[in-house]
Amino acid sequence: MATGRNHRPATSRSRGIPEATVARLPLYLRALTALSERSVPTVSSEELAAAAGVNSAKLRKDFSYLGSYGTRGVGYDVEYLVYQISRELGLTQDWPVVIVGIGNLGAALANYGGFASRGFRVAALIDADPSLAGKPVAGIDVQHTDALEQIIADNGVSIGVIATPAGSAQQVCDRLVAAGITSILNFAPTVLSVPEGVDVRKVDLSIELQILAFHEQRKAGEDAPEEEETAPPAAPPAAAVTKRPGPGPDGDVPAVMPA
Amino acid sequence: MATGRNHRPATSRSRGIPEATVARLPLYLRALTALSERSVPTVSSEELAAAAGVNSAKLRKDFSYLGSYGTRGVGYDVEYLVYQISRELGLTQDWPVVIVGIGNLGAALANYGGFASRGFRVAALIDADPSLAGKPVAGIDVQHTDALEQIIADNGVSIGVIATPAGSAQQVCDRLVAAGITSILNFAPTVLSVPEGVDVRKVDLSIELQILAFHEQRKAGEDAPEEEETAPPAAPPAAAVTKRPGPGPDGDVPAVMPA
DNA sequence: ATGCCTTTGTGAACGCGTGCACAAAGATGG
DNA sequence: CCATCTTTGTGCACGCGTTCACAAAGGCAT
Repeated sequence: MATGRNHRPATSRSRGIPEATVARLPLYLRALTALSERSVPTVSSEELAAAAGVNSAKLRKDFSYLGSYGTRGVGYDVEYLVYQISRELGLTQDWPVVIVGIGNLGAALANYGGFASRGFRVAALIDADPSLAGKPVAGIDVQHTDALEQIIADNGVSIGVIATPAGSAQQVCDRLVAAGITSILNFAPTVLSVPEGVDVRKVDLSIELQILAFHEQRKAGEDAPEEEETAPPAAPPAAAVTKRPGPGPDGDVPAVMPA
Repeated sequence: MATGRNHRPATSRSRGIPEATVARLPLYLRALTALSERSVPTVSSEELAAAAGVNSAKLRKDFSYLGSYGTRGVGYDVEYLVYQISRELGLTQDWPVVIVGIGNLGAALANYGGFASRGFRVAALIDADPSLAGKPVAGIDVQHTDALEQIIADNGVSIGVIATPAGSAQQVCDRLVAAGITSILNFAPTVLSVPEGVDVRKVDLSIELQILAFHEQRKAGEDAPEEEETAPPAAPPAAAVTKRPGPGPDGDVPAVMPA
């Protein structure tokens, strides 16, 4: 960055791109793609930042990790930048993906149009329910879990998506890892334990909603003066209390589908 | 992942609980709920941290923001902690939620069992497609977008979920906000612009996969020596180049459903 | 050429989040 | 009642990420 020009990531590529930056690259890529389709030749960091919903200084710094792809006084070449980011993210190659758990969510994912456009290809849909086997979802026949290992090996799949109930997530995860999967996108509301070298990213609707509720409550609490919740139930930190099943909660094992 | 918005120093309650901590509370709550069902009376920070997949010191510090709810030498009372966290997150009250866009994803969300258990109640399912109106999804009749404002007003809804295609997301968002919604969970792959005071959290499958691909590529790049991508297409930062539609990408407006 | 104007690239300061390490608090056993 | 052992609560330091602010770079007009 400082002196070194010729920023060609020839050797040990993409070494040291901050995680936070990596997480934003897809955002930039999306905005750039939109510009590209509108045949916009160049954009300034200011414009692009606005489109991506971030600070312009942050965007420039992010790009600086990739190299000097801008032109001072002008901005960035849209097409060129689209390619550079795509390459950096590894989207210039084909990524076969398997989706395990074809419930409501799994089906939604299978139908998701944003896959192919980004280099991701649904190699297989897998479910433990035998009655689903053979039935087409999004144009692809669902296969039984038994074939999981074979499918992964045959297609050289390295990315797996888990959309099963929480109860079977870890089990599925273990099989995926044993079969050679090294990246997992987990939609089940569970903490997955994986061996070193395997990446796991988690998407949890319930958590997102709870975070929103927190802020929502705070907003309400600002306007309204003071208001005590329901009944301050349980006991404060007392000694050992046997415990009772209590107002039977849910257990976080949604009968249908995690999200 | 999602993005927190609109920060507010808010002098009032919730003595400045760090955003990072708030994001982890649901995680702790889930682990605690599981323990509660197994009738475990107390847990140490070490055990709970392991169950939630975080560092024990971090967990203790998180809890310290809520107050001193633990007992030295013993640990935390599970039931009591469940209540405290629930209250802090605002889950002791009822949160009516509307889901807009009942495609594959919207239906999956409607069927999600983790809603009710956390104080969230699906007040209505809304879609712009007239042919869907009246049809039941997850036991709730889908209603037409026309009734959106009325529904929100009647039910006092403050949280909205957008599961529409990217193209109509902003429009839906505007109507939700105008109708009084102050928290939005957005599944559409678009940056929503909202007035101050409205929180937006985003869930984007495409982005998560791209981040996985990045790391996956890096892993592969470490083992394998050197390998050049396809053709270094476009031109480097040249002068003004008219531009051509190029290899028609996708445009990020998934025909079916965002995820 | 020369000077002006725009926009990048980045040094530096700042703030938040993380994790260590330990003293204080409390339980437990003698 | 005292000693010992366990586990919390937190002061502190460190590193990452964000943001500001500006010099350098390049285009463009004259």
